[in-house]
Amino acid sequence: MRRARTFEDVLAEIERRIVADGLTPGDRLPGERRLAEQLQVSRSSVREALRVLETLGVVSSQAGRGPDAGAVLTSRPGDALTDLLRLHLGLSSLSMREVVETRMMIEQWSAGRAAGHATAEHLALLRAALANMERSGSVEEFVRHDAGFHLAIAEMSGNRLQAATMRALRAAVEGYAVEAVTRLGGTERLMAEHRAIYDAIAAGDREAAVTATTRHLTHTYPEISEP
Amino acid sequence: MRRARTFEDVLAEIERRIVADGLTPGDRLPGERRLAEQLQVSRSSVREALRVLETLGVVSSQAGRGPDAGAVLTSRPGDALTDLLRLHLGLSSLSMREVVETRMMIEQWSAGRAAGHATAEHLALLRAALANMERSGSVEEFVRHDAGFHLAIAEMSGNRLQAATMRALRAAVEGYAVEAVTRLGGTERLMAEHRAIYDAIAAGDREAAVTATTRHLTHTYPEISEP
DNA sequence: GTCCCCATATGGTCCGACCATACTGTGGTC
DNA sequence: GACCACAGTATGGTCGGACCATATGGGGAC
Repeated sequence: MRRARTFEDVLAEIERRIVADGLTPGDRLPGERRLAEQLQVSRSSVREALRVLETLGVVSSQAGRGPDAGAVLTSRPGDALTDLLRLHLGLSSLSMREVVETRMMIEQWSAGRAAGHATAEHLALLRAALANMERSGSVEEFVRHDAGFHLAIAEMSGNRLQAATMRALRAAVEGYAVEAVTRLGGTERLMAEHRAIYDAIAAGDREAAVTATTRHLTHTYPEISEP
Repeated sequence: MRRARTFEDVLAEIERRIVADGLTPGDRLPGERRLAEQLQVSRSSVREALRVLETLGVVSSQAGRGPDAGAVLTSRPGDALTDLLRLHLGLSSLSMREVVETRMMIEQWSAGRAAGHATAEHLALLRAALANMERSGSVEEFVRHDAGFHLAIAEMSGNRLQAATMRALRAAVEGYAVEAVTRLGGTERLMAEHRAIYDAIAAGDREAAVTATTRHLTHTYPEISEP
């Protein structure tokens, strides 16, 4: 058993305060010098702890003075997930197959949920994304709006964890997606598949939404399709 | 647009080296002092960058001398995910509902995959977990072995990202699970549900595995069941 | 050959200084 | 009185150096 490092104590104390004081995004933490004094540790240790919290998307630091300065609590789990995936993919401790597979799982689930409780605003967002896709002048642009469509569905699911994960997964497979679309040639069939997903969600038909999503992704990433 | 901080440059450079040199878990990074000299920055900045990488489960630092000392590349995405969930739950920027819902999604998916390609060793692991659950003397012990059962299924899916996520989700709902089992009274029905999942996986019946998993989780967390 | 101890390389912590940034209050100007 | 320029100040960002803690490896004593 290793003795806890100083910055880990700081980390634990900050986490304790967050829970005990019921802090939420928008609230501010004391300044680095003040925290160091309160906890009787050096400013370096406080800074390392804050760096960890920043990495996890829990705080955001801003120099200067005023209401927005200092360490402010935030909620950016997506950034942390994005970094996590990118680094582990780079390290080859995760494969593209695992990432795409996970994306497919979330998409199917979200599509089903979205079909369950889509509002008029949600549907308008999806239609806008579809229109943008149609107007795209390049594969990169198409993929970007494609991502917007799928992300909107993930957000419609009402589950922020899934939406954040989806965002991170999309970012991780960005280049891979461009390549996949290029390989497919035209975008006509892709557009039709997206419209089928939209229609199913708009109709509130969960089963059809899941099926359409599965068909779309299996077509786009045939090499990932389950055995 | 904010200028990149020094430690972010260091981070980018280390990531670049990982990709360019094809480094994988087990490889070592130069020492902090040496990195600082190479990149012409202070040791503090190098340390902050390493702290970030450690948080993301990519490096592990060890003092002393010898082959295991220094910053070694690792692959612990699960630890990062666990911290991420715990902190965001504490911050109320994620709800228990979202976490449990996600867990259900992964469990269903894993069960289906596991039924597809279970080996004799995998099945033996599951049987051992079941036996441990039966022998448990307390709710806490039961939940621990219960976690082992579900985790084994996630690992059988052959997707490390899902397995790591599952581990983090379990850790996040640990206390919640104990409470849920206590509320249910006895563990007889739970045991029967687990056996049903095992039987379906052993028989290679994917549909039955998914159905049994859904029934089990819906029973255990009725408040989460989809509308 | 074995054992012990010290040199050494590594991370961990602290301190103090200074820079960069951005608000805040003050005082002058019109 | 309204406005503007500027100095003051609180905040994070970076640096350099010192010293401590830990763990290994090698050399000397036996």
